[in-house]
Amino acid sequence: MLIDLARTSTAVTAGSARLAKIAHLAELLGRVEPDEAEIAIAYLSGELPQRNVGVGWKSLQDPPEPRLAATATLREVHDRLDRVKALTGPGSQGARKTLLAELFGSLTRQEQLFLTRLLQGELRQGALEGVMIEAVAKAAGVPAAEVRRALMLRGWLPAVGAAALSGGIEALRAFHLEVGRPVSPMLAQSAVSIEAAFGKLGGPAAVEWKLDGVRIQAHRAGDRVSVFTRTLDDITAQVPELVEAVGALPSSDLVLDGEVLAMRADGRPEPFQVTSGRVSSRTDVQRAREKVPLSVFFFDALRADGADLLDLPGEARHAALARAVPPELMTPRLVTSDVADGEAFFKDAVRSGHEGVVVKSLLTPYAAGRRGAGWIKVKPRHTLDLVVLAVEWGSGRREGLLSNLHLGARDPETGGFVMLGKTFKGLTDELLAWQTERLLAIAEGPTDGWTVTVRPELVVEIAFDGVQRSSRYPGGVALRFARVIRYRSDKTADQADTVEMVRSLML
DNA sequence: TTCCGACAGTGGGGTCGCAAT
DNA sequence: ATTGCGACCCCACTATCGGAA
Repeated sequence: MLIDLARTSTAVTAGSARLAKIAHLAELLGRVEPDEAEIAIAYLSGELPQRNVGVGWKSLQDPPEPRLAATATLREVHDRLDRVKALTGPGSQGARKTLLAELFGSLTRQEQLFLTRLLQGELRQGALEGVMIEAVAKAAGVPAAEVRRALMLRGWLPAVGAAALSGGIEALRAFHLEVGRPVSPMLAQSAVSIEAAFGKLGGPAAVEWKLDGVRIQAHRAGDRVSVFTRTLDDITAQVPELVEAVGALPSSDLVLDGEVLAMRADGRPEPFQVTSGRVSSRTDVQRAREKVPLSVFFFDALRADGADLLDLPGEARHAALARAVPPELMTPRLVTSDVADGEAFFKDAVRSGHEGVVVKSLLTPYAAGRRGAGWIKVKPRHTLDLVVLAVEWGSGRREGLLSNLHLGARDPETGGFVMLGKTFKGLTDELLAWQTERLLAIAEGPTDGWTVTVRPELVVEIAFDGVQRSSRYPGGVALRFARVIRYRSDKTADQADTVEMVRSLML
């Protein structure tokens, strides 16, 4: 029953101890029907078996009156969401609304709350996939490492969890790398400098250009090529150049990891916005391709030479990649133990218009789906001193605190300020409390109950990765990945950086 | 007893496709 | 033609728990 999940979710939300959350989840998994295990695992880790159903915050605004008695089964809810997802074409939004109202009208208040959070992608129970892995292991009586390994190869915990619950450790060991089915890609940790990155790894390392495009995983089985994104979406039809490039390789049994991006004729990369737009284009790929051709650069191989390579050291995987792929399709790379060489390579990458580098251990295996310690990204960091123009009330654990800052640069021509974006990042609890008090003291002007306008007096030092063209902000520019470094109590607003300075960074 | 790896949470800008206006 | 919504591309950072050292 859905109510069982809602109750478990409430119990999981109630405390902060992870072991207690695991115990609650495992208890539920211990009594779920086998044919509903997949749904239960998905829901309680914040996922939908359908991945998405076209329902977001707006569609969930005013739910109908709840029922008093809980009657909905997991299967019923799942089937109704299938029907919601299937609705398309003219009039579908009205029909969708009706179906959703029917569904929510059949639920109790507790069930409504659970389903709303689930559909919004904000379960906020302090437990998602990472905790659910442990719960599955506990409920199935198998080591968590076995669940993780199967998940790495299958990429979808509900399927892995259901198998573990019904078939135990043997069922888990039956999962293997399947060409044509994506593996969660390995992610990188970050460091502030090449020196710090080398320090974390120790010994010689590979330094690779970090290209600012879209992460892809390319599979080839015989003549069949498939391409997947970081979240395992199939984008094969959107990247024909990549399909052709992989199809032309001598080997017909491959799983490759790389980055796709749009390059300019002069050999420099297009801004991320251009690559992103091209990769997202689905309606007229041929035309999009003519306007913005894509290039691909590989940096790892998960399968080649007729063998799975995940467990091999990075260096061995790279050697296999180099045997399978011509050099022009590989990410520029330098192996060194000399920090100065690494720094020079990093500078060269940035000078060539790229994001930075990833410093990689030569030893570690491919940590699929994890932020492995073996890969460390390093990017240059820009900073500006900007003025707080307004601030938004936070939600969740930031409820009651002023959180999201509206940032402005000085405009000497008008004597005013030009908004460049917002940020909520980099704030400690202490700083959140401080800025709430400080900003309320200088609140002035319109407020909509969500955004508090303040007198432009407070200067804050902001780090960011770069500037990008913006149609949202009046200055035509916005900051990318802005975060707070510190408040500049030593500076007044008329000493803040100007919008011209920001624009000059766009070149 | 202290340290640190892994997670979850809190949101940021931009783009596309689709349905409604 | 424009607007709003949902989905997904890129993502940084802090707090916390609990196992490792």
